[in-house]
Amino acid sequence: METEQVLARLRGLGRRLTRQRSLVVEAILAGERPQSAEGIYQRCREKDRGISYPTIYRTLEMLVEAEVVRKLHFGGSKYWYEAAWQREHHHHLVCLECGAKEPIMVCPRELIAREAQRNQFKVLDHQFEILGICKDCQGR
Amino acid sequence: METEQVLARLRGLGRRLTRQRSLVVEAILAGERPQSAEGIYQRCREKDRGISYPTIYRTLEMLVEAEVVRKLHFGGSKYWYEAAWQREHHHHLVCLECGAKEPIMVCPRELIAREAQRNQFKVLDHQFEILGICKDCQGR
DNA sequence: AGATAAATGATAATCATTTGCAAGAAGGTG
DNA sequence: CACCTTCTTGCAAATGATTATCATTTATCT
Ligand SMILES: [Mn+2]
Ligand SMILES: [Mn+2]
Ligand SMILES: [Zn+2]
Ligand SMILES: [Zn+2]
Repeated sequence: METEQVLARLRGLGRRLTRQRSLVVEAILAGERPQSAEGIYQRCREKDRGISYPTIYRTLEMLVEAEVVRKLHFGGSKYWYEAAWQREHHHHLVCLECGAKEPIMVCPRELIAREAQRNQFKVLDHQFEILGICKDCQGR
Repeated sequence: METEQVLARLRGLGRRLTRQRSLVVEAILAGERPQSAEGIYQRCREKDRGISYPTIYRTLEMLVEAEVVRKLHFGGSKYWYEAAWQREHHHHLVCLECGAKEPIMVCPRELIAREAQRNQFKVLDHQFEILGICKDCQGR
């Protein structure tokens, strides 16, 4: 969860350490909630005016492969990224009004395991997100 | 579930009946599994060489609003569409190798209800899809 | 049939993401 | 440290999926 650890891990995978990569890692670790590529780009740009979108995307993809980052989507047209190490495996309550993404720790894992077994399906991943209106947005 | 019923329903909602709309409805009802916009476009084009993508998308959106079609996504960059009336509410086992989308009837609905209550969250929708390798693709 | 409003197709636009490539920087080597 | 190789970067352009614009066509109502 520390930036240094992540960078060391990348180094271990044979990747070079660059200013840009450090910035992306910092941005990801700094955010408590899933962030869009644009959000990460903006955060990084505060420290390095010249950082580019291709670098953001390439680095995020690399971090996903290194299992440092999880890539999510909630039904819109874009992907969201969050640190995979901040907390344990979880899902979200996604508010369609304000966009809030509240983590929830429950997961239908037994259900998944049972269904996979029934179908001799090898599970690699799963999507589970609850969409609706958050408490705050319900009061108009 | 019959094309006629769906068209009557659209008529009831004040929509006009067109050749193109019939084709899209037929294409949706003909497919057993979720289809991409492109797939539906291809199917329709076999009957009407001149049908266009904008019409496909507009019609699908209309059918989603009429609750005749469900719009899904499985982690890729595109949406998938399937008839909402063919069978009861369900989810899928999605093979990342061959793209197969096998329906499964289980749904973590109690879990969703419980979690929503705990957070005073108003549920409007949910995503639940299991991703992995299907039985067939496991044997190489 | 004629009027009216809705629907269509061609085309261009949009949005998020990816690619190609020349120039720049990291990290090993002597 | 200087040098070399290879990896990374930024820019510009490309891509893929979907949506918008708008002139033309068509369904439906009278
Ligand atoms: Mn989260
Ligand atoms: Mn289905
Ligand atoms: Zn909200
Ligand atoms: Zn398969």
